Amino acid sequence: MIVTKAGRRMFPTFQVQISGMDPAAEYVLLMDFIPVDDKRYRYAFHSSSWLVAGRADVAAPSRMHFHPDSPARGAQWMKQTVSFDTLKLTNNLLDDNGHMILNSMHRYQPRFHVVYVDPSPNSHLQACRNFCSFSFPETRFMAVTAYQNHRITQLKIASNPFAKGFRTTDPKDWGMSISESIYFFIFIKLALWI
Amino acid sequence: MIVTKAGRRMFPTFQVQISGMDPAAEYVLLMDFIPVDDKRYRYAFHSSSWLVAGRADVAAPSRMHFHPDSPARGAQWMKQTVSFDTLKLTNNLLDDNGHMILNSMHRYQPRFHVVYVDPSPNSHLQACRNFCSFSFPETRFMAVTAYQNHRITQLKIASNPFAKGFRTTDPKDWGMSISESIYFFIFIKLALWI
DNA sequence: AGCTTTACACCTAGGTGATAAGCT
DNA sequence: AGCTTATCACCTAGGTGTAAAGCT
Repeated sequence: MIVTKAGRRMFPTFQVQISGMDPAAEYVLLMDFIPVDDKRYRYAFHSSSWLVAGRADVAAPSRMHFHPDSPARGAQWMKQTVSFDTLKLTNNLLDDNGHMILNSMHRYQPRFHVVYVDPSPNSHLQACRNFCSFSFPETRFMAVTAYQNHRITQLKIASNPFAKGFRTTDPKDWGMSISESIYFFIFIKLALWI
Repeated sequence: MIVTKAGRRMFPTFQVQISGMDPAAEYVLLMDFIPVDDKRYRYAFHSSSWLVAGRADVAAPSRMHFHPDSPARGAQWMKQTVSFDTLKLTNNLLDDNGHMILNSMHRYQPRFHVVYVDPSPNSHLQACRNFCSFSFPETRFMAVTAYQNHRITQLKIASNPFAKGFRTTDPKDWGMSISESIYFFIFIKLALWI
C-alpha cells in the first residue's frame, strides 16, 4: 500500500459483510493496523523479493479509525457491505488529519473491531465482553512510498478505476479475475458472539 | 430553486450557525419545507413578476430531512457552521431517494428544527418541550423546473462554482457582494431555550 | 403556449501512478 | 544508492445551466 504525507486511500478497500448482530442494538466499527513483526524491509530487484533490512523503526503513533457511520444499529451494518473507503494511510508522524500513521517499508496487519454499545448503566464493568476483534492474514501488506514490484503496479492500474489513465491493455483481456484475487472482501459471522 | 426528477441541490445552501446549546447534550437537526400559501404561480415576462395562477396543486408528500451528522453533541454542532448541502429538491411525487418533494411553480418556506435528545426515561412526556423550530422569511423561494427570471440565472451563474462554465464576465466586476446579498447564512441563539 | 424532461458541454473536487527532483 | 516528496496529466464522480425535444 502506498503511504503519502497527505494521506492515501487503501486499494483495494477493506470491506466486510456482517451477519449475526442484534438488529436493534448499536455498534461502533473500527479499524487499526499493527506491525506484523519488528523488522524493516527492503526490496531486492534481482530476486524480486522482500528482504529483512534490520530492526523496525520507532513505532508510528497508533490510532483507531472509526467507521464514519458509527454508531449505528446492527440492522444498518448488516444491510450491505461495510466499506472503509474513507480511511487513509500516511507516513507523516505529525499527521493532523486523523489518518492512520504507518512506517514505510514495514509490514502491517489490518484489524477490524466491533464494539457493542451497551445501554445498561454498569456496562463499563464488562466492557471486555462488548468488544471483539478480527484479523485476516490475507489482508497483510507492505507500506511503501513508491511501488517496488512492477506486477503490483500493473495490478493496481488494471483494477483501480482512478488509475484507468495508465492502462494500456483492456483489463478484460486478463486471464484472472482481479476482483476475486485481491479484494479484501470478508464475511464475518458474529452469530456466537454477544 | 430548481427542482428536477433526479433531485437538485439548493443554491445557495441553507446554513446555520448555532450557539447556546448544551455542549454535552445530543441534538438532532432537521429541515422541511412548507407552502407559503395555497396558490400556484406563473411568471409574467412583460412585467417581470410572479402572478397568481390559481389554487395550489395537491400538496406534495411532506418529508423531513435529517442533517446527516445527526445525532451529535451540542459542542459539535456549535463548532462550525452547519450546512445542509446534501439536501436535494425534487418534483417527483414518487421519489424514492429521500429527497424533499415540492410542487413546481409554488412558493416555499424552509424550516429548521432542533430536537434535544432527552436521555431521561420519561422524555416522551415532555417531547414538545424538547423541540424547537425556526423560519426565516428571507429564505423563501419559488420552486421551478427552469429559471423564469434571467437575473436569477445570472446571479446563480455568478455565484455557484459549478456554473463557472457559463460565466462571461468576472464575478469580481459585479458591484454588489453576492455572498452577502443572497446567502442563507443565519445566526441562531438558543440561549433562552431548554 | 406553458411547463417539464433529456442530453450535453463545462465545470468542481479529488483519487491514480509516472516522473523528476530532493534528501540522507 | 535508496527512499521520499512534489508536481503533473489523466482519470472518476457528480454539480451547473443550456438548448432542444417532449408533454398536456
